[in-house]
Amino acid sequence: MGTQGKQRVPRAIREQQMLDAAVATFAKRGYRAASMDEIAVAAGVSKPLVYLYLNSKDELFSACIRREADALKAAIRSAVEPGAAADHQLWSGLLAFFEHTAAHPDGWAILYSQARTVGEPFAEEVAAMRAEIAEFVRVLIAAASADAGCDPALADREVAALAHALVGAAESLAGWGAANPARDAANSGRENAATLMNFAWSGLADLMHGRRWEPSPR
Amino acid sequence: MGTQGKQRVPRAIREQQMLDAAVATFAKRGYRAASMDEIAVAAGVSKPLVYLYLNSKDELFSACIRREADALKAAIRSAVEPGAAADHQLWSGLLAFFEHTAAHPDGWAILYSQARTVGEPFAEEVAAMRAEIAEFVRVLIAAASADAGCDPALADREVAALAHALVGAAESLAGWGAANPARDAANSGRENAATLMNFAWSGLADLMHGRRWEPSPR
Amino acid sequence: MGTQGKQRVPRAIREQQMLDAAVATFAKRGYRAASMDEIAVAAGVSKPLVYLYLNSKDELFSACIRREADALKAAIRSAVEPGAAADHQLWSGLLAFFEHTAAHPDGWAILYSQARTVGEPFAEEVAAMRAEIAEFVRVLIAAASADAGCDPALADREVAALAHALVGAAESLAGWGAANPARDAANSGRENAATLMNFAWSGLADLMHGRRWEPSPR
Amino acid sequence: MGTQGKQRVPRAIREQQMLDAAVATFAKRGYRAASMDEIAVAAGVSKPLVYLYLNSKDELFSACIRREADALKAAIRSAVEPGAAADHQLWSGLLAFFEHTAAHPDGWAILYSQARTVGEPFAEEVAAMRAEIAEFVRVLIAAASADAGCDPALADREVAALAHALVGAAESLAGWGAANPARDAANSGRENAATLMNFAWSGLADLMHGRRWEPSPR
DNA sequence: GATGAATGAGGATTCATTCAT
DNA sequence: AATGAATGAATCCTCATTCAT
Repeated sequence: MGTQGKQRVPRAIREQQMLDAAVATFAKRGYRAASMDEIAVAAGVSKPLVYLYLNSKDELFSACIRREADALKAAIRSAVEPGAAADHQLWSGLLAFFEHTAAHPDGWAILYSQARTVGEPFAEEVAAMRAEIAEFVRVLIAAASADAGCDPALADREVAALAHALVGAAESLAGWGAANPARDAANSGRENAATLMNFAWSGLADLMHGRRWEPSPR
Repeated sequence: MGTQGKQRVPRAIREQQMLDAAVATFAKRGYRAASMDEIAVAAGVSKPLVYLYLNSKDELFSACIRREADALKAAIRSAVEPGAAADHQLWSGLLAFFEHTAAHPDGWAILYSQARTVGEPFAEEVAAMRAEIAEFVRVLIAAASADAGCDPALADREVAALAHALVGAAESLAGWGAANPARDAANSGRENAATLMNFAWSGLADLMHGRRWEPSPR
Repeated sequence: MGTQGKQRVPRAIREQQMLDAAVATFAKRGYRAASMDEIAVAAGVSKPLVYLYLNSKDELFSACIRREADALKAAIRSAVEPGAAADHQLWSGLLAFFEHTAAHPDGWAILYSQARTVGEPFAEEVAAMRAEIAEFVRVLIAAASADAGCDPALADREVAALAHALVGAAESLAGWGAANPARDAANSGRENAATLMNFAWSGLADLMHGRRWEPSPR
Repeated sequence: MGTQGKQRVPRAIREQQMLDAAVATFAKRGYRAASMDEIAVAAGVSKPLVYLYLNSKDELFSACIRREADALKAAIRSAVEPGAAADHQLWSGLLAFFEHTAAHPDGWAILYSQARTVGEPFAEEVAAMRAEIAEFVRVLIAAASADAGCDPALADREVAALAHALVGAAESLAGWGAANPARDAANSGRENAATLMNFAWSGLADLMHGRRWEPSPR
């Protein structure tokens, strides 16, 4: 016996192993700097097998993005209770976001840092995911805004901008949290979510009630 | 006579031309995909001259980052009035940030997207710049917080987190603004700054006064 | 039940299917550019089976050449009536040649275009076939020449050269006929054979009777 | 001093050296089997330089074909005296053809054997050259046919077929001559030309005068 | 100050071929 | 009789970098 030698492993499993290795490698090195050689070694297979199953570096990266984006979206989606109050939904979504990204830093690195810089086909895939998330937030804000029956209704454009600002804040916080871990690491997702929620929700509430900060109070 | 032929140009100017070309190329293609050939052509000089002046691809990129980071920091610094009220300082800083990044999209792309993904030496340079900006914001928040004599003083860690959230929100908004320009493009920096200021400042005010959103209001 | 699934097919038949697929693929792509993968797919079997039956790409190609060369030689041989007059034999041979090559363009492409370019082992196999055909023609010419009791007997070397010229003319005509089909496609073999026979036979007759074209009639 | 070390050679000359090496290598191995490595070594330069000057294997091969085809056409063209009698023109053309191909066997191998088998872009370039030569022959035959005021004028299609047959005969003879050199090698071009001219011209003359060989003289 | 000529090193991709079942 | 799984060895091509002028 002995596990060494050519392991015969079914394709579906091998593909996942390859994707795991690829995600880790792309996250560490970046798309261009990662070599197929390195990925194959990390996956414990020969390069031709990677090509046989995943066709090309482009398609491999694409598959990574799709897998990680789907996982992130699924994590958020399954955490949010559709019927709940807007603030509660936002809270659950943020929490899920922070916890998932903290648990899958490589996947997050690919989506956040790498995919945007590589160029057209990939950037678009990630932009689509981001847009989906921002849209989800936008709807929540709009709903809350309607609930509040706020007087000078928020302009559509401003709501969209806020949604994007919020997503950016969350992304930045996720990155910062990863680089500067809290003492209580396990709880850091909750902590980030709370910080952001506190920060954002009351800001939003004020906006909805027409309380605005004025540029030159002199 | 004749403009064609090898132009004799003083070194200082040639270096700036090269940096211009390099920034544009790195922004469009990314660090790895940009080739020294392409940069030399874009700069209108031969490759050996690029090496003579800037030594290597790494140093060239490094010089780009430094130049663009310095320019951004200078823009913010010169916009902020040291003695002014915290909210006014924040407003001026945000405004300068949005206007500078909108005016120099390639420089911004390098700092925001490219430099982080390349790896150690560069990521650190950018991280340092980001930290500097976040620190500036942090100090403002802390000052405002002190001014407000807020009761349950904000924890240092929370203030830092907020600063990073704010920077991330600004960055995201800058990117979104670039991709979805307002009708009145010239004014988009001001608009973004206002959106973010409205959003953030009242959120901060609430936090400082101990008004918090509670996770499970049931 | 069910036609799908692994067909159990006797070896002899499978081998012919593989050769069919290989001939078509080699003809379309050339020896080097044709991949064993493509051939296996075209044959409707898995690659290991191709190797099991035909051992290697080289042997597979070799088998193709042999099969096609044998078929062509057999077609010519069976068309020619041994005892007949020399001109009649030549006519029948040409006719058979044009008809067979028109009916089996892939086989002809392998013999004519591909095999010669690949290098030693194969080129020789085809050269041998060509030599066999040229020899057949040479004997006919020599016989006719003897019949005619021609005075300044044709030199051996000249007869051999003529035979090769004739074979080349036939090959070229076959290629041209394939590329520029006559209106009456079915009859194109006969037409080509007639053109060449007209052209060649009277030229030969003149030669045999010592009527020669003189280089510088001034 | 010493010639070793990186020779600095002007581009125009290096390109010719590379083409020489490429023609020799493609002729020996075939397009696919020839490796850029081998060509670079044969040219005495590094691979990147070959790419710098000639861009890709395809373009390199293309350049080889063009150079060799142009040389062959030029040799024939400059040998033929435009105003001369048709038979004399044909004779001069054939002679030039045989002498040029004998003197440049590698070039001839590329045009005759290799280029046709590689596929579309190249095959067409060679087909164009062949068509040009065949057309030249066709015009001569047509002219001779008109001169002879031949009664049942030769059909256009038949003239074209004859031209192609003649070209094929010449090609085949060139190949045979190369493989079976005459005792007097220097004279072998002249010999081949004479053989073919004898063979073809009287055959043509008979055709033009309506003397045909009839398929079934029983 | 400026460049044409040149290369070592490495990366994506493909292919003929084998093994275990 | 037949195949899914796997790989060693090339091959094309690109790029950062240097030298000689």
